[in-house]
Amino acid sequence: MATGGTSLAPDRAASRVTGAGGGRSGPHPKATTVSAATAPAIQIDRHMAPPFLGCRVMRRPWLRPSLWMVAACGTARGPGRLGASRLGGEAQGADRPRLLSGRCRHRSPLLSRRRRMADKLIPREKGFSEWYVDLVQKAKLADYSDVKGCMVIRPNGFALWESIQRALDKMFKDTGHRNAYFPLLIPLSYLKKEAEHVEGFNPQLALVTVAGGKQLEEPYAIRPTSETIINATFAKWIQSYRDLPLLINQWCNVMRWEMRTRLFLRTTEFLWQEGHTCHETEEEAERETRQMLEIYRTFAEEHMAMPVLAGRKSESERFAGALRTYSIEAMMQDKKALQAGTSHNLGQNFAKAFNTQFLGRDGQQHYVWQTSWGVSTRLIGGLILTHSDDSGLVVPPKLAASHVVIIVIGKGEERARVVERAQALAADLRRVGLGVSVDDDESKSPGFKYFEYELQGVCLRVELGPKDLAKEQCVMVRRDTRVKEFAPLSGAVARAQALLESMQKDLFARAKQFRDEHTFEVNTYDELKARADDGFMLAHWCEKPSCEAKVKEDTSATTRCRPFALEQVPGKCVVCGEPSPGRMVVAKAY
RNA sequence: CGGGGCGUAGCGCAGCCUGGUAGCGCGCCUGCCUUGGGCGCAGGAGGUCGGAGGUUCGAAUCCUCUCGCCCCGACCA
Repeated sequence: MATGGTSLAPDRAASRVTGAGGGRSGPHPKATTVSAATAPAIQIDRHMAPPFLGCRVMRRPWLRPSLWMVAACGTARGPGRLGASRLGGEAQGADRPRLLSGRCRHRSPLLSRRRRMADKLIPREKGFSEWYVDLVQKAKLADYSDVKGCMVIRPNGFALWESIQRALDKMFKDTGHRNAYFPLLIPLSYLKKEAEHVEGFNPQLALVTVAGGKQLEEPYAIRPTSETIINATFAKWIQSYRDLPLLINQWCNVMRWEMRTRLFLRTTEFLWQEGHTCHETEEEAERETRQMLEIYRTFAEEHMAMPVLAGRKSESERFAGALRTYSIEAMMQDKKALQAGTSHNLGQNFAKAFNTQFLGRDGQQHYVWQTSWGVSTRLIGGLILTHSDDSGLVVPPKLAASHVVIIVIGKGEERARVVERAQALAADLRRVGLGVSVDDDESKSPGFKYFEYELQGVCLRVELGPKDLAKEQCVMVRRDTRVKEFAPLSGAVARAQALLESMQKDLFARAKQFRDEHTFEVNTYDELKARADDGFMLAHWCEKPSCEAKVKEDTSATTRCRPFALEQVPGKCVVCGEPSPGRMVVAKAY
């Protein structure tokens, strides 16, 4: 979307409007209530708890079983209401470790000190994660909200999501998928139908137990993912093999109650896309699963300029209810891995749970073979952690909404002439599809603007002043290299396009080089332990969960995936020495 | 829940020990001035000191309780 002159301007006007006019209208009497927001909800929770306990309770021994649901969803309360301590102090642990908050006055000392000094970002060297949080906020990508664990995505951040959506949506449509929408609320009984699925997601559920002022007979879960409710629907849509394949995608929000959240990378509510398909045969489902993973890989590398390794997940990282899970894994600048997308071959697990059958070519009833796949707003976190620097956000041109900002320099009559010329140039640049804004604000100095636009990640800065006009030229500065050059105005559009194109390529090349430089084989367990912080370790693994667990225990690194790109030669497990089918990427992960 | 830290203006902080007119920087508003890497000057607006009790003639400051937040751990896409 072409941006006008205001696209990157601080969204002051908007916040003013909200601040003044957007007053709270009191709670609607019929408002749907999320569980634990009212006392009665707790009772339901207690009542509901035992059937879903699963083994999670065992892993969290400090939680009393009767309060289990409070742990899972008891934190779904409005800010400042009904502290867990009022439940008799038994569920204290439930809502403790939340990270995001709208009212965090207290940053780390590092952050505070830095904030006092101008508007500079904390450099990555000083604290990578501080840098990230600082950047997200200063580049106006997202803000904390008053709901714990939930963020506000600001226009600059949402523009990135829109770019991601636009590109992926086209790729989905080009491969025959169609968009649809399913309800936010899922009957709890649906989630229970697939045993492993409910066990996997149970601890992360938020429940709605009161609606229209009455207790619901059966609570609804706010979707953590939609396999169940979609299957309940698919079962009605599918009659025969002629109805297959069924290729559906949904863009929506989901909610998973996390103990610890980070802007974009892991938030309680997030935006994503979930594809759900049904096929006649297992082979076809597998092909679809791999095809969608390949689409993710292509998108990540070609649009986001983020190199990824595509491969198969270990058993312990497999999606709850799937046969097999594949993922793409990217390396962030701190050498940690980020799972950037997943694709699951669901087999017939959900089909059996929901009786999703079709009459086959053979005249017999068969369960459909299914897949599901998704990427989320986490990609924005990945984008930031891959390309950005100490000056702020860096966005690959293919994903950027703001490609060029033209900064007007000069005063008086001269300035008027410069503005005129800048507008003409902007129009030319927009004509070739670029997002362009002209900054004509006289109240801020040019230098201030340079910093500001670098912070916000505009790909290309054009400076235009009286001296330039005299020479029929302008100054162009690429965001990634920050190299200045003079370009003749007559060829400015072509030059801008060329710079953006090479910027896209260079960003990918740089990221890939970094990833490759920090990817290495490890052949002994000592080596693995010693180099766990150095990046992607390629290690033989026998596929026994115990060896994987030991690695995690000793190093906090986990298996990421077994990459397809890596020629799989058998070897010996780096932990136990037993036969391994091939090398696995092992790394510390987000 | 275990271990640390903290609530004072939009943001970042000082003041508290030793009770007595609530301050500083940034930001914001107005005007003038400036404009090629975070201009300057002058004026101005903005705070129930997280909340509730208590002590006191008097509480941001002392005492008690309470609410909330951040970091590390445990959990997890």
